Amino acid sequence: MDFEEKIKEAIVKAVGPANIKKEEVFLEKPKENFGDYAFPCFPLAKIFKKNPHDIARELIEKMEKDLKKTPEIEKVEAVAGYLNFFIDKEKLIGTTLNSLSKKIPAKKGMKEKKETILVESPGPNTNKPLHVGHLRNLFIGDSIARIFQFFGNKVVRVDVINDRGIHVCKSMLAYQKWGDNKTPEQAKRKSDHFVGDFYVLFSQKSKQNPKLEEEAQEMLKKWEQGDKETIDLWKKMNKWAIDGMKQTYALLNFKHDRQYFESETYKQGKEIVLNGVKKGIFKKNEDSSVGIDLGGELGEKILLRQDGTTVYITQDLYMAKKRYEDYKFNKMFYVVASEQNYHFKVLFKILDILGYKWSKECFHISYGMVNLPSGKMKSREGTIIDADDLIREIKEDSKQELKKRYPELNEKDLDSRSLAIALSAIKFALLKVDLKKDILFNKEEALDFEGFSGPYLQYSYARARSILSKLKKSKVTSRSSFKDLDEQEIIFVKKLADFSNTAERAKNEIKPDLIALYAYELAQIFNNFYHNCPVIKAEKTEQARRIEMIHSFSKTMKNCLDMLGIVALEEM
RNA sequence: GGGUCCAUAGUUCAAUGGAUAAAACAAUCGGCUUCGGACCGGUAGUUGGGGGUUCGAGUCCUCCUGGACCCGCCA
Repeated sequence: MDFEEKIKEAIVKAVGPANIKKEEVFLEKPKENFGDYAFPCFPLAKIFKKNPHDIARELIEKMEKDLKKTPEIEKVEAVAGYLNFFIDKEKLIGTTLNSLSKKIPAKKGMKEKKETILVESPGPNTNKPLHVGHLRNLFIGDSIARIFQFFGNKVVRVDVINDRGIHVCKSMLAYQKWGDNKTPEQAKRKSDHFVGDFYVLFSQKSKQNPKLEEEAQEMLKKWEQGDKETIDLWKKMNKWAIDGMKQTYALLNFKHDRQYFESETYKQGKEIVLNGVKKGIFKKNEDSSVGIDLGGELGEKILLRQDGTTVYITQDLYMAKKRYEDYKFNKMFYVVASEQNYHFKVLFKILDILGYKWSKECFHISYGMVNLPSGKMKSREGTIIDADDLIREIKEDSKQELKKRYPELNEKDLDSRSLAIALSAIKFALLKVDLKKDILFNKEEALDFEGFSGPYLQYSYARARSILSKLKKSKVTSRSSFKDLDEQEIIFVKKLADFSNTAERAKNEIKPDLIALYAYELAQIFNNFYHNCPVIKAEKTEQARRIEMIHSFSKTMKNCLDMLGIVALEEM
């Protein structure tokens, strides 16, 4: 029987069903010395017109009889307006651990109806390679996808490749002028970096020669008119850029279910707007452009230019509609940086005005910028932390650490393990922070595998697996005894029991950082546990329960790591 | 000018409106006759400012200060 339920029933009875319903009873899980469950009596002060402390004391008197019937509730105290319940630890920990062991990881998800969730991320441009900002986007998107998958939903990961536009022409123009017709192979440069180099070059050159901007504009016109030479150059360089990004995605073990290319869709959406004009939703201006006045803080928005061509938001209207037609999603998440908050407000508003009911199920997952200690990242000026470089550097560092510890390790294991550790360090560093906050990305800190870091989680998992594998040989036959629990064990099991709530919240509030924080705290408590509570040398029945705890821990930690997209290493 | 968001320890950052504001890094002192030292323990230090709502505010409202982003017929 659930202790929480029993306590709630007792409270309802004492307070009086007229004054409070069982669903309204809010139980806190306080810190250790305040008991196992706590009921704040403050809201009752208004009803009874008494001070909360007196109410608490009176409630205890009323409950006395019931409490005698439930010996597992050891005592109840009235402290500072709280009703603190102390449960018999043997029973509390025993039943909690037992239910944790039985629980199938995705059990909760099975109960829910399965939904189709679209996650858009990271949406790169093809004029430059991925940098650490893209990584934040990609990891957030991936983690959200994994969290929804954990709960049994069908997740579709979509990517939008922004492979046309003035930014792409800038790289192209610089290559045409100064590229000597070289290939990335000849230049011995990863192909997307090769393209990106010309984007930086363009920015440098155009500072001295502003006419280059005009030339880029002309190139864009030519591109749109289908000029063969320009299209051929675009095809060649676009492939370089995309091939290079594919390599990076592969390195990150990130896979899409669907990619949309802007070059294929940028003319679409016009029809939607023209239909809107017919219905009188949008208005045609005197200069023959089309727009809508959304009023209030959103203001006026243009949807078609004077020449009838589409703009960014028109294309997004089309993309949203197309995706709904393609997937009939229940929810769609756009993982896009906070600088586009306004854009998405407008987009969703217009979709709503157009009468698409699913517009209410579209969400902008807005995240903050990634800044460096030296200031802002600017691709044009080359002041960025490149994704490939970052991974390589941190991987190299973890390789050195591994070599120190395991000189025997073969090259293949060394390589895969160091990559897993490096990615864990970077992912955790980018996921642990509240989404909406800007991140100050300190490379030195990401290189530090100690403390509040991804490798710390991996390490604690590996320790747990190591203990379990050592015990495998000697068969455990004893049943668990929950007598004489160590304080660390109580804390440990209580934390394990928090997992389902945390995961639920992470999903409902779309906050992967909650998983990261929980996993870290859990790892901390586990580390504390194994320092204080021997397992292999423990007495039989004590050992049995500690093994149960470690099993439960490794399962829970594995779930957390999966949701974060971090590889759970059996050995580290 | 208008809008959105942020401000917590030297630094990086936690805290469903609840009790004593949690950690990590850096600093410093300690712990392997011990299931893996990428570990554990000790020391020290914090809610930008003024009002308000509330039994209770780091959290909600308001003003101020400081910072980020947006308000393109760029994407």
